[in-house]
Formats: sequence, C-alpha cells, structure tokens
Amino acid sequence: MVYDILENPTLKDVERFVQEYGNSRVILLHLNCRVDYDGRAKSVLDYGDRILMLKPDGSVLVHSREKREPVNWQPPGSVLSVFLREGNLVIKSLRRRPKEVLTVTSSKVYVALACECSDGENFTLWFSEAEMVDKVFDNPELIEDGFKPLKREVSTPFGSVDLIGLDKSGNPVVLEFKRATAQLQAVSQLKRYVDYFTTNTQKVRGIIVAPGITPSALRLLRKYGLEFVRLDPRS
Amino acid sequence: MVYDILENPTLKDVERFVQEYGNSRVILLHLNCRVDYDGRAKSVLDYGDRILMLKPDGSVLVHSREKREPVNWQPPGSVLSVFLREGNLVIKSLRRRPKEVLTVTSSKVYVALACECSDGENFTLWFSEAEMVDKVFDNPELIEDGFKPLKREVSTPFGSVDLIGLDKSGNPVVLEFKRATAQLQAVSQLKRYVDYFTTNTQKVRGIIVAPGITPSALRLLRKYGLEFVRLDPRS
DNA sequence: TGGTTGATATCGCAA
DNA sequence: TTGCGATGTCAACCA
Repeated sequence: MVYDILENPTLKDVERFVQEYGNSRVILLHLNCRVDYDGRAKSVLDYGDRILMLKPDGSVLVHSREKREPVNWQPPGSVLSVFLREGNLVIKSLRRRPKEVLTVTSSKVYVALACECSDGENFTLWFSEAEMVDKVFDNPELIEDGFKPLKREVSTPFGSVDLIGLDKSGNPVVLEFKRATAQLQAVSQLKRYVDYFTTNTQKVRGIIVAPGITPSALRLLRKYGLEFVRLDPRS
Repeated sequence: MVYDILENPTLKDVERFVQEYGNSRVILLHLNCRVDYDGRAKSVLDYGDRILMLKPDGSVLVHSREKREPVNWQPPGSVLSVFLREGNLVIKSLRRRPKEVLTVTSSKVYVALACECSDGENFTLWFSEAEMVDKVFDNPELIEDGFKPLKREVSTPFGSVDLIGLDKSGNPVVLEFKRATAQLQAVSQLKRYVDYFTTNTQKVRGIIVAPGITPSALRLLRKYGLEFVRLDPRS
C-alpha cells in the first residue's frame, strides 16, 4: 500500500506510527500543537491547528494556513525523536551543526498519514543564469561586436566571476549575469571583481548582463564606470 | 469537523473536493502526478508519487521525498482552477504578475485531506538583526568608547543604512549589522554606503557588526579601510 | 567543512 | 507597484 492512515488516533498510536514510518515515508500530521525553536535564532509559536510534515531525510516542516514558507522547520539531516510526556506527544528534531532544536508539542492529532513518495525524480529546469552564460559563450555577439569569451566561473580571492573575456581592442572584460532585473547588489558585486583585476597599467571593463536594471543600480553603475547589456534569459 | 478525507477516490470526487475546500482549508493530496511550470523559468517534473499542498491564500506546494524546499510551487495570491481532461485530473495555478502557470496533472490520487488550520497565529522570534541594532542603540559602548548612535534605517539613493552615528572625535560612522558571519557581500554593501557619505572634506568610518567575519571578507574590509566589531545576536 | 553565490528564492517594509 | 535588504534563508558547487 502506498499510504497508511490513522483517523482520530490516540497519541500513543501516533508515536508508534511516526516511529514505524519516519525513516521510509513522508508523514503528514494534522494536529493542534505548539512549536518551540532554539538555534540560530529562537522562536515560540503558540497552540494552533496546523500541518506537520516529516520527511525520511530528516526535513521537518510546520505549515500554517498561509504563505509558501513553513512557519517553523528543520532542514535535511536533522534527527527525529518522538515520545509522550505529561500526556502530550512531543516530536523533537535535532540538528547538530549549527546546533538547533525544534520541539513540536501536541495534545491532539486529528489525522496521521504516511505516504510513499518517489525516489529518483526526473526534473528539468530552463532559463537559469548558467544557461545565460552558456548562450553568451556560444554567441559572443550578444554582448558586443568582437567580444571574445575566455573563461567561466573564474575564481578570485573576492568571489567567482561568471565570465571573463576580451573586447575587440583586447581589453579584459568582466561579466556578471543576472536572470532577473539587476539591483544595487549586482553592481557592487561586479565592482568588487573589476577592482580586483584592475591595476595601474591595466584597465578592466565590467558589464552587467541582465533583462533589466533598476534606476538606482544604473546610477551606481555609471558612477563606477561600468556597463549594462540587456539580455533576457527566456529569449 | 476539523478535517475531511477521501480514500482512494475517483478523480471526479477529488475535483469536487478541491472545489469545495479550496477557499477555506489546507488541502493535502497524496498522488501520482507530473508538474509543468512556466513563468520566470520553466520546468518539467516527470510522473511520480508526491504530496500536493493547496492553501486558501493561493499558495501551492509540490513536495517530494526529500529536502525542505518544494520541488515546484506557486506563491500566495495565485488563482486555482481544477478540472478533468482526457481522463486526468488537472490542477492549474495562475499567477498574474509575473505571469506564471503551474500545472499538476494526475491520473491517480491516493488520499485527499482537507484540514482546518488556525488563522491568527501567535508567533514570536528573537535574535534578529533588528534586535542587534536596538541593543547597540541602547548600549553604544558595545561598539566603542564614546560612540553616539544617531539614526536607524537611514535611506540613501544606494540603499538604506542600518545605523549611523558619531565617534568620540565627531567623525560620522556607518554601521552594517549581520546576525551571522559577515561575508564579502556585507563588506561591499558597507563600502557602497560609506562611499555615498564620503566627500573630499568629510572622512566617514564604516563598521561591520557581526558575530564573525570570513577571512576573505576581512581581507576586503582591510583593503577598503573599513572596520569590524564582534557582536553576537544571542549574547 | 567552510566559503561563495544562485534562486521561479520568499517576505516585509518603505517610497 | 517597485525597489531594497533580511532570512533560523536553502541548496549547489568548489576548494
């Protein structure tokens, strides 16, 4: 059977259920609970009805009525423990580094569901930043006439550059790609790389490649003497 | 009843179920499905068994066996539609701006669950960056002897500064706070602000306030003539 | 393991 | 709505 289910179970039933399926299936609990988190930060979520999701890789998600993000969570690699204490079901998830503890305390579980989920997934995604770089590498004229791409992912002490090349006059060019509208941060990032390569005797050009740029980012770009080339990842 | 459930339902049953509860409850489906996404990027996820979560605010999450992140999703505000086509159940979620479409196609739903979840949640979180700024504002000596905080969240054309103050000699100081180890980005950010306030006649100091700093970020900080003050958000 | 960056980032806030 | 930065960001990649 691809799923197992408990309706209106006792907390003891849920404890056994989680222990049985915790390592093999995705467990969903609809319950009333409070959630305490202590680690990089610290939080308390008062009692309420929510969805708790436990994955075999140790991921824990507490989902509320709204938002894409879980209200509390624990990332993969965390270690689960389940027990009864003072009439409550306690589900604890421990992460070692950084040390973080998530504690879900429940006096009522409405439904418990253990679902088999597929393992090897066939997922493909297009129009990433990496694809933009690939396209420019194969079609250098998208940047400008005479541009020669040299190397992708060039590592420097101050971060790695998306693409380095030479313009038609032989000047080095540093390119920073963004798949969405470029903002201030992208300009600062590019400036950091350009500064690193620039010497007294070697002028280095810097180009942001993106589908757009915000007005203030463009202002900063001009101030730094950098450039912008429009390119849409989807085009 | 705080939940409703369908076991081994027909697709027609699921269609009605989603239409009935889509606006009021969190719906969980354990199903075999494929997922097509087209919007800012584009992706295809081949058929497999997963968890689909539909929230009343329009959020959609497709969760796989692993990871904290959903393999596909749609953010709040998206609009749901459900229908049968060529013997399959099709769940479409449309986001207007940016235009994005998520399509879940299923030939088999194992379980459908509609869960009532709490509305007004009492959630508190401590040790955020904002709290660090508050603490320094009330205890300026945490930065250095004679430091005088002036204003938080100072808006500039190139971003907003966490805190501005004066040192004991009356020099302006720009402070950038990080709740975790400061990295290259934080240094570039601070440099951007310091550059903005610096004139020919006015030297401006810049300080990163964080529990730590990476070696390369420290190197860049020194290169720019900026400073680092250690402060743990939890201490 | 730590450092850096990308992401369909999401989210909240301010102009 | 757009812009900007924080996030317990997460996740991938590389040294």
